[in-house]
Order: sequence, then structure tokens, then C-alpha cells
Amino acid sequence: MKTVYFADIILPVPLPRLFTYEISEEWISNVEIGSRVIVPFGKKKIYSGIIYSLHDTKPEDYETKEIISVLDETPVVNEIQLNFWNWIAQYYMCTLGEVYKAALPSGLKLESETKVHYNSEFIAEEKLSPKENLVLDYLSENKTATIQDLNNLTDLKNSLPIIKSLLEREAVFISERLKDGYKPKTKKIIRLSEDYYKEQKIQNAFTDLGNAKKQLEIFMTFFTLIGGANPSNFAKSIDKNVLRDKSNASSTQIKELVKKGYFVEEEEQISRLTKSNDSLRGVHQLSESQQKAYDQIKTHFEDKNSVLLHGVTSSGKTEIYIHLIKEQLEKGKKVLYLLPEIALTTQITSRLKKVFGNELGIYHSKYTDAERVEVYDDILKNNNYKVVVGVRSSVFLPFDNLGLIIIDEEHENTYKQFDPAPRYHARDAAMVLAHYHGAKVLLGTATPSLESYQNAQLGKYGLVELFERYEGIQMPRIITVNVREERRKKKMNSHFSPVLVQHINEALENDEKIILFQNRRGFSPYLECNQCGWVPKCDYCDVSMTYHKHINQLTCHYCGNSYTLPRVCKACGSPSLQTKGFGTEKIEEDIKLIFPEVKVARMDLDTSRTRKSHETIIGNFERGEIDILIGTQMISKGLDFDHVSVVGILNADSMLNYPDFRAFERSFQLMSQVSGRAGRKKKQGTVILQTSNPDNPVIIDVINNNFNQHFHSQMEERKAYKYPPYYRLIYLTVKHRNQNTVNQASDYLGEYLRSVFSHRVVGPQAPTISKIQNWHLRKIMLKIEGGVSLTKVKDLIQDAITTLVSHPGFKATIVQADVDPM
DNA sequence: AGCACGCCGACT
DNA sequence: GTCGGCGTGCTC
Repeated sequence: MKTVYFADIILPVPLPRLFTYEISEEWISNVEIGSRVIVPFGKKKIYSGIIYSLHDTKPEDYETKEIISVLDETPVVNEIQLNFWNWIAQYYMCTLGEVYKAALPSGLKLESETKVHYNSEFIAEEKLSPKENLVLDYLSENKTATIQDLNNLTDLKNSLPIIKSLLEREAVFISERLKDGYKPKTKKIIRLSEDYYKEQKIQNAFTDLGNAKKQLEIFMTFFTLIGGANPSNFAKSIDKNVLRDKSNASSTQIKELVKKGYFVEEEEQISRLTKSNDSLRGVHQLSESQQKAYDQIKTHFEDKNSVLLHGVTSSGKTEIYIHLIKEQLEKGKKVLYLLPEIALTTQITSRLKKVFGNELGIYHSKYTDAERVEVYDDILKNNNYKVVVGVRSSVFLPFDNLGLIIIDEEHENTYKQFDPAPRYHARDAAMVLAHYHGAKVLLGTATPSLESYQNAQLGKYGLVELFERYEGIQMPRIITVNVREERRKKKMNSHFSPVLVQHINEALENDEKIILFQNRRGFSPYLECNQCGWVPKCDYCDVSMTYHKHINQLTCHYCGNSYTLPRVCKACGSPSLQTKGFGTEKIEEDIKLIFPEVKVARMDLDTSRTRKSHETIIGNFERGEIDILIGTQMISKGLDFDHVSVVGILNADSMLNYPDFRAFERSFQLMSQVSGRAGRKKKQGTVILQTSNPDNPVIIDVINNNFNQHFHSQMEERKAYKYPPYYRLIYLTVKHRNQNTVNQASDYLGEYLRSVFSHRVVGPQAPTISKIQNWHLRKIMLKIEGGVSLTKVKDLIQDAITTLVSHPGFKATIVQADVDPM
């Protein structure tokens, strides 16, 4: 009698349900919840999925397929993670499959790929079409190809029908193979054969090798390297390459010794992650104010799960974190230290490495996937890492015993994932994760988000404030410059006011450094026709193209498409095309005109695509090899430079005028953070803030460093206009290839929702960018007041979406939900 | 999301 | 006539 078991599997597809598979006897003893399995899916696909549950209820409505194999001996996803995944899927209105995709590094998620192979025994009986010949010629040369390869062949839009007809004639055959996933890195090692574990035997070997001079030399080098020919060293192994180099031999000569049975050659797994043997520095003594903050945090943790640490820039928050982490490690608990992407630089990691050494794991988005698999695996199995510092996605690592989660720069909006689903906020998700672990949460920032500060005001979080800068560094002096006035008086030199130029000059004379901040948003350079005003736009997105001088190309920042520069206006044919707007690139160019002798560097998305280039710029600036650093928000985050005396905010208005309810909050954060880069030991730094509206309340609050005033005025506005944190927002984006259909579908959805939620529905509206990659977009906003069951709301929204997409004519419509949008 | 099937217009 | 567009249905 065969016991039939079934497993419900999470598959990496955006479908709102699990899939039930039968477990054959072969695998029954291996299945465990959280392990990966290989399963067939649909007509041909093969995926790896996660076992979500095991049961013996045979589904009635359909025939089950069998699991092909179980990949893991022990689960790769633990129970807490599965609960966490469920919460994310439910709260952020996405499927478990989407969470699975986001949670595991792709090396752990396998997917099949169709390969087309050439049948060399094929003899054509009838004439083949030209396209069939094209495919066959390609295959006879390359033997095998993917569908994608064949589609890339010239003249072939879709190769599937051709492959199909060739398949019928048996000219080709196809196979479905799993794509390679993670492969451990290995090295070749050499060790002594067990037959020679006797000193007498080794003596004999030396004699026997007497004639083979080189081999004898290798043999002797080997014993030198293992530390002498005595029994305690016999089991030691040596890197094959090291042995080869030290004995000046070749691989074949070593191989000869393996053949003769003296040595054994083996493959050993090695880590891609760097380990250091540097000695650790231990923790620094906390200053008086740091100690006070530390004690307050500990006191709050006695009756609260979360604490907000509001500490001005340079107040030494990191050192407090280090003390709290140490304490958790001593209790045998683990710590997750979350940082926004851009702040996760060598500056912070090397500082933590010095204290925690090889117990510190780093989970960075610029790591290769293989490196990420190794971090994941280590946390799962080896347990070397007790502290993990990582970006947003590190909330998905397989922790088992978290004691503390630190969320640094808590206010950062990059903690929210926008695309693809799950559209989760790592700060909020980490709160839930901490709850599952019974861990504490510390939120740290110099400019709290309204949400967190309100929670602190309401007593949900403990609040600890730290207003003293480390080592007595003073808060910077902020000077506003009315650029409208200056421009009227014709005193502006490009984008630089006389006051700014004067301060830059003074700083340079004193050998001090300068940071110039330009928010990219809305100020990307673009091309415009002087004759008719035509602006080149992306073919697929409803945005004007950004001009990049160094590559002399137009690029779309939404889809990444690049275009060559048009010589003449496409609308009127006039050749007088001119670049308008200014980005960091233009600033760099202009500043070099004013200060030709000075070393200038620029840091933005274009100059720091790779981990390396980013670190190079920061390193150069730290060492004083750069005098003026120009950058976007990237430079405002988590970087501490010692010798910056002047910070210039070139255009405060571009952020303040951004059409978004968070524009003022974000402007305050950005300006405060950027200002915080100014200042050095014993000398007050200066911030030059250029604006057309010096009376703007946000600017006044920044100058006075008055967070409280800023908080209260913003909260009043949010309440009056029904925005967070008083109201919950859910955005729905309706997507369709056809503009008419998207209008009809979004109107339909809007009406439906209005009948359920009445005045809480705003829209549909065409968003600022109403077309992205040939998808037309419409946005509907829901404002939900406090006290309403969000679960209920989401269920009702889901019903509305389901109704819409099952409506004939709207079937190709996609509706995306964004809960708590940023 | 993929993928297959089926229906319709526009070309050799 | 067929190629290829996209609307629709299905995935354990």
C-alpha cells in the first residue's frame, strides 16, 4: 500500500495560490516544509518552488503532477520566514510567489530553459522554407541553441512556428533543462596519500624518487609547506597552485606524483567572501551624551519594543549601535543592521568590520548573486555571521535568533521597494520581523519621518534625543541667498551666486573642501529646438529624454533606452537644438570654468554605477585629492568627511516644488542631511542655501534646525488634506497597452470603488508620466482613515480588481497595488 | 508571468 | 493563400 502525500508549493509566478503536487515514495522521507523542490509547471516549464505545507488531501478538481525531486536535505526557509512572507503578501497585496522571488537570491531559484538541438541524421526529403533553412544552418553550426538565440537571428521575429515544423520533420529535437544556479567556488588541493602515513614509507618514497629530480623537489617542498614530515601534519593539505609555484614545477609534474599514488588531488570549496585576519579594535568608550542616550534606550527597551533615536548628524549614533550590538552578541543573539542602499559604503562597513571582524556579514545589492547565496547559506547553516549589515532585501535572510534590528536612516524612502512587487517598506516589514523574533527595534535618524516621530509622540516608540555633536563639532551656519534677487541684479555666474563663489574661494585658500549639492529631479538636461520648442521624447515612455554629454547621447531614465543625438529638429528641421536644464554634469562643467585650477569630481548615478567607482570617488575625497565634490542626494547619506567647510545647496526650489505630498518633508530631510556634511573639529561649517523663496517655512525650519516646528506644521497639513500618518494610502495603477482601454478600465474601476468606499476614492487620473515602456497608466488613490480594518479594505479592493479583469474587454488590463506608497 | 491556441488583417 | 498581430485561457 502506497501512502499518498501531497505538498502545497510556492512557485515563482504571480498567481494568487499555491500548487498541489504529489510526492512519490522516493522522496517521501526527504520532504520538509521550507525545502526546495523541482516541479513541472504548465506544458513545459520546470521550476524550483518551496514546500509550504504537507497533507494527504487529494485535490478533487484536477489531476496532480509529481514532484521531480527535493533539492535540500534541510529547509532553506524557516518557519518565521514563511510567516513573514505571508504577512508581506497579505499586507502589500501581492502573491507568495512574488515574495519568494524577492526573498531568495536567484542562485537558489532554478528555472528551466528550452534548448533546441540539431539532429545530425536528418536528411531533408522535401524542400525547406528559407527560414527553416536559416534555423537549420545555424543549428548545424552551433549544434544547440536557446529559443532566444534563434529569435535573435536576422529576419526572425518569432522562431517558434519554424521550430515546430522542424520538430515535426525530426530535423531538430528539444530538451528542457534547468538553468545553472549557484555553483560553489572551488580550488584544487593536494594532500598526502593515506598509504604514506608512515615515516618509513616516506623515507622509501624519497629513495624511489631519487632519479626523478623535479618530482623529488615537489615532494620535499610539500613537506616543508605542511610543516615537516611528522605524523601530526600528514592530514594537512596544500593549495595546488601554491605547491606548483613554491616548487617551481608544472601542474603535469604534480599530476605525475598523483598518478604514482603519493598524492591525492581534491577539490575544496572556498568562499567568495573576503575574510580578514586584522585584529579587532574593541569598542570605544562612549562620551557622556552618548552614554546617556544608550542608557535611555536600554530603559525604554524594558517596556517598549521599539525606540526612535533622534540624533543630529555627527552625534555618534554608530558608536551607540556598536555597544548595543555587542551586548546582543554576548547574549547569544543576532543583530540585523539595516541601511539604505547608498549609505552602505566602505565607510560604515569597514568601521563595523574593525569591531566585529568575521562575525560581520554584509548583504549588498552590488554583490554578485553567488556572493549573496553564500551570505544566505552562512546564516542558514554555518552561523559565522552574528551581525548582518545590509540593504532592504536583507530582511529576507534566514535568521533564527534575532535579538535586535537597527534601522539606520529610518526616514530614507529607498527602504520602500517600488517595482516589482512585493512593494514593501523594509522599515515597516522589519518591525513585523522583529515581532516574530521577539527582538527589539532601534530606529535611528537625524531627521525622523513624520510616521515614526508621531509613533514616538504617541508613546508607541520610546524616544531618545541626542543633540550634541561628537567632539564638540558645532552645527553649521546656514546662509540663504535669494537667487531671484541676484539674477535680477545680473550677479549670478551660471548657477552660482557671488556669496557662494566667495565662500568657495575662501575655503580653497584654507585648503578646505567643498560639497555642491544638486537634486537631479526635474533638472536633468534635455534638448530643445530653438525654432519651434520641440523636445525629443522617448518612443516608449511619456518623458523627455535626458541629455548625457560624456557619451553624447539621449537616454530615457524610465526604460533606459538610448538614442543618438538628432542633428536637426524632427518637428521643423531646424538645426538649432540646444541643451536646457542643468544636472550635475552641467554644474561640473561650469564650476571648472570658474575655478580652472581646482580638482573637481562628480558623484551621481552615472559616475557610481559600480561598487568600485563609488568607493573610489569617496576614497579620493576622503584623502583630500578632490577639492570640490558635486553630487545628487547620494552625497547626503551616511558619509562623514572630516574637512568639508562649505556646502552649497544650488537649488532648493526644485525639491520644494516637486508635486508630491512628501515634498516638504523630503526637502527638510535632504537639506538638513546635506548641511550636516559641513563642519569640522573646532571650526563651524557654512552652508550656502540658494533659493528663490527664502521665506518658505521649510527653509526657515532648516536654518533654525527646528525639527519640532517642521513636524507640527507638516502634521497639520497632512491632517487637513487627509494624508499619512493620519490616513493610510493605497495607490492602484491600471495598466494597458491601449490608451482608450486604459481610460475605460480605470473609469470602471474608479466607479466600482466609489460605490464601495465613496469619498475615499480619488481619481482615476493620468500620472505625470502617463506612459512607460508602451504601457498606458492611470492612477487611483484610496485614502483610508484610522480605525478602519485594512484587511477588509484590501479584500474589497481585491474583489474590485478581480471583477475588472474578468470583464470582457478588460482582460488584458493589469492592476498594481501599492500599499503605503512613498 | 509565460505559453499556446485561435481569430483576423495585410502582405508576398 | 500564410505570417504575425493580440485577445483569451490555463497553469497543481
